[in-house]
Amino acid sequence: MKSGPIDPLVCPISYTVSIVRGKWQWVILWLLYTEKVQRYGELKKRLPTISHKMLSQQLSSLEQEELIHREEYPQIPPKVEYSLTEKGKTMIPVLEIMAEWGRRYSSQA
Amino acid sequence: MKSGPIDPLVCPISYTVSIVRGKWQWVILWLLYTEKVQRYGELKKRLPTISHKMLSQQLSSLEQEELIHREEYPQIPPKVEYSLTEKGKTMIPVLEIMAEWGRRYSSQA
DNA sequence: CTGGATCCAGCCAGATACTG
DNA sequence: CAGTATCTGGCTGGATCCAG
Repeated sequence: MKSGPIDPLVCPISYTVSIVRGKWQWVILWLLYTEKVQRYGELKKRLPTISHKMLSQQLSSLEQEELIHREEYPQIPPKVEYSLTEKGKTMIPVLEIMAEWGRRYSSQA
Repeated sequence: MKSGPIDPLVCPISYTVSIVRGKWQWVILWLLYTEKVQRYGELKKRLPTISHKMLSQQLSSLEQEELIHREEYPQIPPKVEYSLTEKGKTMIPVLEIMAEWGRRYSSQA
């Protein structure tokens, strides 16, 4: 899952899935899209089955891809807010259509 | 990556990514969409970096989800053709928009 | 040609403990 | 609260061999 895209000309999708890796990153993007801004703990609460470490890693990865923005407030106790970047917002049409598919076909499973 | 979706109401995307798992399955769906019908060997040739085992597994998984159809011709040497099912074709809008994102942003990377 | 079965190294995710 | 560090068991994917 970590090697680069195949051949963007043959398969432009391979680039997309090399930027957003795995199910968690899609889910996190969706939450930041629908909730606008979320603190670390809020995300964790909405994802009961994700481990602490996983969430950190995926957030960090998304931040490196510049899809999400991390705003840290230097205070005690710490407070960190995550939100979509402008680049991240370009993913919204993708998120929407994936969600639409999910809504439509999860019911007739 | 294998546990079920979170909560479809909170996150309908989680269902979608629980059906299509990992980068390879997206790539394979894309190839079957653009090429209509592909033999096992053709897919393998188009995916130089996928291993034999991986390709088999992913195809099998997609078949179980009823997203692709496996047509076996009982002859020597064997011939097997893969194509999208009707359910698989419902994924086309998703594939298209993911591909569009890839085309647009892979160039300015 | 299209797979399945097996072996095995390497990665990965979970648990736990620690920090600012 | 929001992470990071470490350890470890288990899973995964690659390579190889076998079969119809």
